[in-house]
Amino acid sequence: MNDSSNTDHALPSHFIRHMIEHDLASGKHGGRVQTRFPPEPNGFLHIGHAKSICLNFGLAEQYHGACNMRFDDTNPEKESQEFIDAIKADVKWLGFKWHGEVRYTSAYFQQLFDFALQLVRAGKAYVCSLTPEQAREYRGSLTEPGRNSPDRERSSEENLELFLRMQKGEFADGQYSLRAKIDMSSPNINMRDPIIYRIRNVVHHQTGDYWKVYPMYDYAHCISDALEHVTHSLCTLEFEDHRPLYDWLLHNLSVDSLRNACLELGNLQEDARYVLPEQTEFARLNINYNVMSKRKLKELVELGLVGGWDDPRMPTLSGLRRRGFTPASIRRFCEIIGMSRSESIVDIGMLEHCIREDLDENSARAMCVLRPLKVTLINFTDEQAQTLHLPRHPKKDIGERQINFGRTLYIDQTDFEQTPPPGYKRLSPGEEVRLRGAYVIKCEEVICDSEGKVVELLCSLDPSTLGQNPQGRKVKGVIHWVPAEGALRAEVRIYDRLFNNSNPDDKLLGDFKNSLNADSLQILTDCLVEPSLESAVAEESFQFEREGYFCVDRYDSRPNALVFNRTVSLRDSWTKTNT
RNA sequence: UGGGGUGUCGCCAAGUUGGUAAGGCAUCAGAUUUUGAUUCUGACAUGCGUUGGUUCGAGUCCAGCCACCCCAGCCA
Repeated sequence: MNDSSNTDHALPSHFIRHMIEHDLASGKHGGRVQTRFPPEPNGFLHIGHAKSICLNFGLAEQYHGACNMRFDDTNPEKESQEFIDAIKADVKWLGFKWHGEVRYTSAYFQQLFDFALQLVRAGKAYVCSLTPEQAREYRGSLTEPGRNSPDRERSSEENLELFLRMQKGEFADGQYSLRAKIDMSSPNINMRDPIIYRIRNVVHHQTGDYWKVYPMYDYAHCISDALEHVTHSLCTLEFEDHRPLYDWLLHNLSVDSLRNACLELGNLQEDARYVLPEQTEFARLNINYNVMSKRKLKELVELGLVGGWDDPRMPTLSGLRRRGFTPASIRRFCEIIGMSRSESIVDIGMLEHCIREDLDENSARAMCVLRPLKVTLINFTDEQAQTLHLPRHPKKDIGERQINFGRTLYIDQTDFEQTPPPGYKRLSPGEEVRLRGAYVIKCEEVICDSEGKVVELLCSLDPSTLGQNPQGRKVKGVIHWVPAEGALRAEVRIYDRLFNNSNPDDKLLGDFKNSLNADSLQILTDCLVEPSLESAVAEESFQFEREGYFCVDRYDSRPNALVFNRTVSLRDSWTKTNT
């Protein structure tokens, strides 16, 4: 794991930090900062979640508070242990440590149920027999108010009995629901007697078959926050309209009972002040040329359009990890994109900048020839072969690597041009170029096969140019190479953006899969890397000079059959101006 | 056409109580360079969705428009 960025960057301010500083100054939450990261375990985490993770954990770190890791597992049908394990691994990999044990909303099911009983007894919740279709019809529309359920005035005794029977498993899924009694004519649809419990006769991955009723998100989330004594409940913009319900539920439950439950769970000191949590929303992350919805990512996986959740082209954390992105680069990215309430689409170039910044500073250099072209040095014999010592990094002292230099070697096919374009600084007939870390050579003869394809170059070497510039002339270019003797065969996977369109979510484009880039993966199997890479370990990152940053694939690479993933290319002002 | 939001440089994004538009990414130009990389230097919004108003002075206050996003799951 590459996590060594010691570059200091001041933390930019944003509205949430302002709010917290204000709260701290006013003593609103008793000077505490308690956040939480509450994913539903129904898929893998993606870079959008990283924004939330960095926010919640980062805030806790910065203000000496704590951040809980909580699985919001109220919908057993879509969730699984596999996702729980993957999510935990991703958060740890990002470098964050949650406060205490991992929490589960399902661990609060009993308390949640008891609070529901409290609402029922208080006449603030009722059991409704409307079918899902009827409920939708009764709810009204965006412009029309809803109508009261015929069960709205049922006595609390009867509601109590029915709700208890719901949990006993006496009814079928959908036969009854528990609803908060608020206002069917509210302009905010979330307040039109929202359903807070539904019947599901299924097995839950954490609680087994004990529960027959499951709480809805709106009901469970605010109470879970209160039970964990969360101060700042941060979520994305689409939950803005849910905030009145979040507050309604907490304010219609007895604070003492919330406090006591919090106390019993060990989340509150005996004599401490108890303050209810407050929700604040921020804009979710969008990145161009990417889709960021779990539903769509899941679809790509299930349709086999990518290799899995951790396919290196995916914006998932496990995909980015496999691609070679470092935790530090992702955290840095989440910092520089800022935090606001306006929906925006961040340029993928920002993410690329972050990983280049990290890897430029922290990765060792090596040479890799992607498309080998044989070069024979006509005035150099194998008896003259020598070992060269090259620094592993141009600026930081992290040791050196050895490369043998002999009569035959390989350069990249793209570094030779029979008829070079103006400004070309690489090898061409009759011209000189420097072999990186070695000598200046001159192309004397080009050997082609019967089809005219260049198969070998015969070059002469200037023996006076090792470690010094030739006299009386300037050699414009430097190219990388690999010795024939000792070079390692490697497979290199080159990734391009998964989508051709900058906004695959654009509804005018139809299905997002229409924008899929058919050439997003290119596999090169005949690459040659320098001998020093023999000791490369899984996930280790390198800069292959003049090519880009690559990492050892954590699953497919073997010592004798190396596999590298290209994380990102180097910035390139040459091909950019020549296309 | 109900409710809730958002509109500052190509992309993000700062702009405390109104005082004369931070920063990053990208881009362009130049210097250094045995990576056409890195690094360094310089350029890059008389303008803050729009129209009016208040004011000596408005991105910041007021009013009206316009555009876009979210909400009618017993999903989260």
